[in-house]
Amino acid sequence: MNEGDTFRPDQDRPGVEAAPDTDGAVSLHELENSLGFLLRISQVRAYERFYAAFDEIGLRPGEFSVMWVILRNPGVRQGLLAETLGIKPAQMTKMIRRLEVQDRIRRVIPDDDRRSVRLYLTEGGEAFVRDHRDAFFGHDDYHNHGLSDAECRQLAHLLRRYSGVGRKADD
Amino acid sequence: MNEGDTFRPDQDRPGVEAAPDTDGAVSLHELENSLGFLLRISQVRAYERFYAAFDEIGLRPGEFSVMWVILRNPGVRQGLLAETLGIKPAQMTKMIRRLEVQDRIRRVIPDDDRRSVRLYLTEGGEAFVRDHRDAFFGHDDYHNHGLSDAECRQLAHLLRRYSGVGRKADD
DNA sequence: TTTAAATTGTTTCCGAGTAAAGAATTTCGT
DNA sequence: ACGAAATTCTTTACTCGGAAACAATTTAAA
Repeated sequence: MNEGDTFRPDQDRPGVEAAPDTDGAVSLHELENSLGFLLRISQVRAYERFYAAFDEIGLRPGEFSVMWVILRNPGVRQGLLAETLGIKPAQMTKMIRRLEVQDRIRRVIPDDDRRSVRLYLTEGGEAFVRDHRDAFFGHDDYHNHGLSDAECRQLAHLLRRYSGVGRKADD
Repeated sequence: MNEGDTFRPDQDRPGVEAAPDTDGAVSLHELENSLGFLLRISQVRAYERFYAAFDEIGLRPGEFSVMWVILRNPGVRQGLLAETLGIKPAQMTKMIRRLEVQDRIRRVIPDDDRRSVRLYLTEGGEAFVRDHRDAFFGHDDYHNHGLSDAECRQLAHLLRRYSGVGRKADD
């Protein structure tokens, strides 16, 4: 019953081994100072909070950001948008298609460079952004972290520096 | 040539539309203060840095963390490990299998509860953690963010609070 | 001009992560 | 003690995101 099952390189026989660590609480030690680890855990939380707030209206994580940037930069080229938001071209193609089907954005092939795609919000898209802007940015908030306003600003500042977003040396 | 291609709801005809935003730089506006957005971008950077440093030895993002926690909590139950690290059970099963095939961890089915799996590092696993510990935690670093030590600690502190990791009210 | 190279976006295919169902074992209720 | 419910892990089937190959167009070179 041990060898021939699906694929299981020996082991997992019942064992009297080094006494198991008392259960109940697992200690992370240095991991609690690892930025990579903390960033991952934090992003998982952020996603949970996002879905809790926006799943009901069928909004996906990247979509609002994309619409927001298009609103603020009408006619932006698709590739440049992708690069700015750290979204890969293949993925951006899918997102744009979905948003276009929902009639929230418009794709325009300009005559002066027919390889590229320029993006605009439709009226519906603009209305959508207007309607959910406060919810997304947290004036109204789905942000159930217990951080104060000052801490939020501080955290945002450090993340901008960590990631190099915005560039101009930040604050 | 417009309608019957693959699937393309009208649009994308060449257009003279609202003059496109001057290219060159895209402005993010409020997005630069969005923690959700900044966390995502930061984690993308963290992954890039991780792969740049550890891809050559075939180490995947979650694996070192898992080995580290097992080293510090020998005999930890697989499910508890998963919960602690925010990894879903199904995914944990795959990771554990891979690490077992690499002979870095040992799965032990305890006699007192034969549903569960307790995890230990092999000698090779312990050696591996010893060998890469400094590289991973950044005494030696692949961490090319420009943050000072104090800023790193501050960022870690805020991320712990944001994510609720560690629990005991942090500092 | 005419061909080669670069740019831009799309398609195809594959891996990582997950929800849901399943299998094995233990615990609880009666 | 017996069967139902809960626990723990695994399997299956699916979706999301990405690398690589591709197609269309523009720019550079010959």
